[in-house]
Amino acid sequence: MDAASASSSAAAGPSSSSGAEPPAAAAAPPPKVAPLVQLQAPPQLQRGAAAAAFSGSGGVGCRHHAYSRKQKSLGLLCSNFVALYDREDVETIGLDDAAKRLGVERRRIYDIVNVLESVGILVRRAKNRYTWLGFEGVPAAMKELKERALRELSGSAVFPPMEESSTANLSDDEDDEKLGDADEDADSEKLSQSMDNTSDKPDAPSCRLRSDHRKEKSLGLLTQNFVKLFLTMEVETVSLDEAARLLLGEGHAESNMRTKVRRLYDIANVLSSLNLIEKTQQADTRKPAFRWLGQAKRKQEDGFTVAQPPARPSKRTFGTDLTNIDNKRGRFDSTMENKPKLMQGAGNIVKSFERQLGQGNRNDFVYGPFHPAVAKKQETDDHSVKQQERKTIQDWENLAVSFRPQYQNQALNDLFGHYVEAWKSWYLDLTRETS
DNA sequence: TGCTCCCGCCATCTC
DNA sequence: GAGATGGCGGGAGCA
Repeated sequence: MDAASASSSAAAGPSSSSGAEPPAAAAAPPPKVAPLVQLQAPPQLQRGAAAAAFSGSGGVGCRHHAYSRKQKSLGLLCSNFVALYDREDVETIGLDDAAKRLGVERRRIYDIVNVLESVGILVRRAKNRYTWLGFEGVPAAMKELKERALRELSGSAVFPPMEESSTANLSDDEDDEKLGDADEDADSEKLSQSMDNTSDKPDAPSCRLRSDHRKEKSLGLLTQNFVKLFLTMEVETVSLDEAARLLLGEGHAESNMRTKVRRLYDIANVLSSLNLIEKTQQADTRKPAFRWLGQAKRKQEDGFTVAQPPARPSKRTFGTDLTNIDNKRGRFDSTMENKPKLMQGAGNIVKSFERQLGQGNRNDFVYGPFHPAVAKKQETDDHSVKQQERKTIQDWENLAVSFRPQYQNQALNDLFGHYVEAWKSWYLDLTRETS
């Protein structure tokens, strides 16, 4: 649909005009926002579609020259999108304008705005029009996401597996009402539509089924669910495979899972470019995973984030700094280096549940292996301490059992169990080593 | 070779 | 009915 997209973008014209949009590219007075021409694009970007973005003119003919994926990554596009619109004088954003100025298809802009809207950076106002809220909107969105997620945790449902909920518990009445008036209450539209659909409304018209099904697979909703994993589980890292399993639930076809993982890659790249997450490796498997940072901000404070040639060609960056790991293969000792992190993730789960259950003030609370490792090691010479540690294990086992949430989502249940088991085995190893 | 993820088809929704 | 939206998966870039 390249041509279709391009033509629709071009045809949309005035209907999509907004405060942030520059005049038609042909006339090309200096753009009101984000003076792209002043930005230094690397030589490899100064042609084709990317060059169009920087020059402000069409330039579609040369798209396939010197093609490089890195220059077209969603993360890079997001960085550029943010650089373009994260300014005080920007209020509304037109999708056509964004597509034109960034030199990409509308389709890609949809991907970006859906994710950005999910984390509160912008909000849909009307067809083809979004309002820029900026990074100031992120904390509120995160707070709401977390609150809702905790409500769901303390209730019965934990991130209802999207596919299941779409066929079993469909109800999006309020959402549909909002869709009827996009200008009104659009702020909370996406946030509200996310996973509050666990209430059974058997009288919901069956004609909504497909629409709801579609909605519940949306990139925006998937983004929110992905973020909620970090906000509530407080695991240190989550691989996309795990996330897909958690969000889908058990018993889904491999192709289904692959599709979900693809989408999660898209989301992760965008969130990475916002510095909400960063790419890393899982402690035990060294599988690529993502770590929650939660510090939403532009990757670079000034100007465009551009796909710089990697300092080391071996590193794959896709335009955004996806990884902060500096451990070369074969040199990294994951056994001791990563364990505390993994364990801390598990510890956080328990702490998290404790807080969620309003029991965060236990004075006798013992933080097991997630306690800073240095502090733990100093104690291990003392026999009584060892005994205390053994008792601690039992305490933790009890704690884990008593706080273990009753997930409806079996995958989530399994993950929790996985962390508890990992913690126990790590702790046993540690006490064995030190005794 | 497997991971990553861009691309664009096309179903669905909205106006 | 036309245009807008966005799910989806093929398949190519990359390490």
